[in-house]
Amino acid sequence: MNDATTPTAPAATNFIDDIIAEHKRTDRFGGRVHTRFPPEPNGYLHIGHAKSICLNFGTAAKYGGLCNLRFDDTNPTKEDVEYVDSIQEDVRWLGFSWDERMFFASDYFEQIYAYAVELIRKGSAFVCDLSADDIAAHRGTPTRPGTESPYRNRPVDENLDLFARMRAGEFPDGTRTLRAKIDMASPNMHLRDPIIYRIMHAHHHRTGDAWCIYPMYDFAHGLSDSLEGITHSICTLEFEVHRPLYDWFIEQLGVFHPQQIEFARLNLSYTVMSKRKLLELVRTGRVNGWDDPRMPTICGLRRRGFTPESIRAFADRIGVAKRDNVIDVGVLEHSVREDLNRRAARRMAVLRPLRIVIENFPADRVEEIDAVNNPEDASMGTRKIAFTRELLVERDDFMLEPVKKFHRLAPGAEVRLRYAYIIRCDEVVKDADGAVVELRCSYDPETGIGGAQADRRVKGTIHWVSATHGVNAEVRLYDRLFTVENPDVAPEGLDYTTHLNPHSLEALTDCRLEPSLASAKAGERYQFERLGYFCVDPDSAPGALVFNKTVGLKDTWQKTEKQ
RNA sequence: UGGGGCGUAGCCAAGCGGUACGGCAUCGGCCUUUGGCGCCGACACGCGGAGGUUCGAAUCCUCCCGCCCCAGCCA
Repeated sequence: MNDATTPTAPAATNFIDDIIAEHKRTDRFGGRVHTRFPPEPNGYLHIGHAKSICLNFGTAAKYGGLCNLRFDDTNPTKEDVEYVDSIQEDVRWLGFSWDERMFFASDYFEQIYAYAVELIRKGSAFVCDLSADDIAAHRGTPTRPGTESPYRNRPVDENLDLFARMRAGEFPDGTRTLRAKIDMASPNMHLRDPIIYRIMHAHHHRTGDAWCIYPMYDFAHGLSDSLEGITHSICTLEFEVHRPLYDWFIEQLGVFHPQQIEFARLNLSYTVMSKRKLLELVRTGRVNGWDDPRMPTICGLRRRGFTPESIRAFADRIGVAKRDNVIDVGVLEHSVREDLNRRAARRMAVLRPLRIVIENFPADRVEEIDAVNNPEDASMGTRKIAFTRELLVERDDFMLEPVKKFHRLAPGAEVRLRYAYIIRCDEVVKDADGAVVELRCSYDPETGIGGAQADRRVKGTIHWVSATHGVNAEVRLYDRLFTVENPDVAPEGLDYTTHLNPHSLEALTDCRLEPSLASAKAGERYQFERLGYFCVDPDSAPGALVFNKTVGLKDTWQKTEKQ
């Protein structure tokens, strides 16, 4: 089969594509597709946001449209520039570009205020003097209608005056609100005269002290989309019941009407995804910051060694639909392995060293051996590795009393040293406590690459590092942050934190790497043969290397061992 | 007991009246100087349940069951 006839996989489609196809058929938007990713800058982005980012930017790209980045910054008490910076960095890192289309809901405050005034003029909004508690009490319950505010029928002029004075700062926080006049008996709670403006004497990260009233998200969000000419306002399922409210505003104001489409947010097994909980993990020191490699944040995944490509592949793989879902974290892990397998250079590293001495190998001899950098990609070439009399191997690759099917080192057993010789363990040296401290071995000189017995087969091949040439490093191992698939399910009176995995981080400080890694730079990714994928942590420095384990290689041995 | 959504394999997810795509996981086998990668094969007589319409139903109709969301001056 040649390239011309190679079938290309059909682009994955989802229910949103169906909706867009219908819009094209009926010419609803003149063929335009314009989306946006609308985060609130009140926290760091996580893998759930990545799904949304890929969906929004991806959908626009698929139809030759555009995707804006817009910050929904309507609550100055929770937002910060730290977050607007990190969000931009993360979206860019994921590989998406909004060009010059970066906006803020706060850019539209004046316009949104004008919309509110217009609603008042139409008799569709009123200033309410009820306290927060009273408003809640008047709201009713899902099964019982609410009751109207005594201020609901204030004359338009009085509303106009009061609203202007709210803006002018005449009233303290919480004393008045502007409410839409809809229907206190609506079965949809969001239509029971929702608050659209509140008084907040707070400094805004962009507008400073220009405002002391701020629009509610429900009022600002849909109108911001409308102002930007967004055709498809993609959001998560919980906003489905808000849609009638957004549509109501748009109809009242007679402005451009985007189509809101709701999809199911991502849930990942063995972690939590709510910003509130992630913030809590950071603030209580359960993890070391937003970019802790155990966090499901974009910056955490980045520091952990994930590639943008792997995260995008993950997003494609999990699909988009409306049913609640919990994606097995194994799908994410598979996505990185798949990417790193073809891209990461191979190296040898010993995490828990066990010294072995090749007794029939001269102490002053150093053999330079060629090792393939990536068997998946010949263009990555080869490198030299030093074979010496004293080597370090993984403690796990030796068993004093080998179990069945253990194909590695054991007393009297033979094993292949990767790229080098077959050796036999002749003697086990123990310390006073009986702990194994060293292995005395012998090698078969004919079995090296190019040797007469090079093809001789033994059951196992293990990795190694020269004890005299290797460089030291710290390697941080990570396990899932929580011990259960769904940490939110906790016993009565306890919360998700009871499921925190006490062993989610293990720092190994006595690791030895092949010398070619001595100059490894932060962010570089490697496969440590037989172990997994690792990347250089920002904490790393020349002479004090620090690696993070991104993910282990698939380990069928571990599986058979458990059986 | 109100309203809005959703039920297809262990986890995702196609399917849009013509006899259940695909991925992850799992289980076999081949290959292998990474117990990696790759390759081959297995994996829903079944689509939440029960009726009905039809030559034919996961797809259409009826009823029932289950799960999620909504009572912030958060987003």
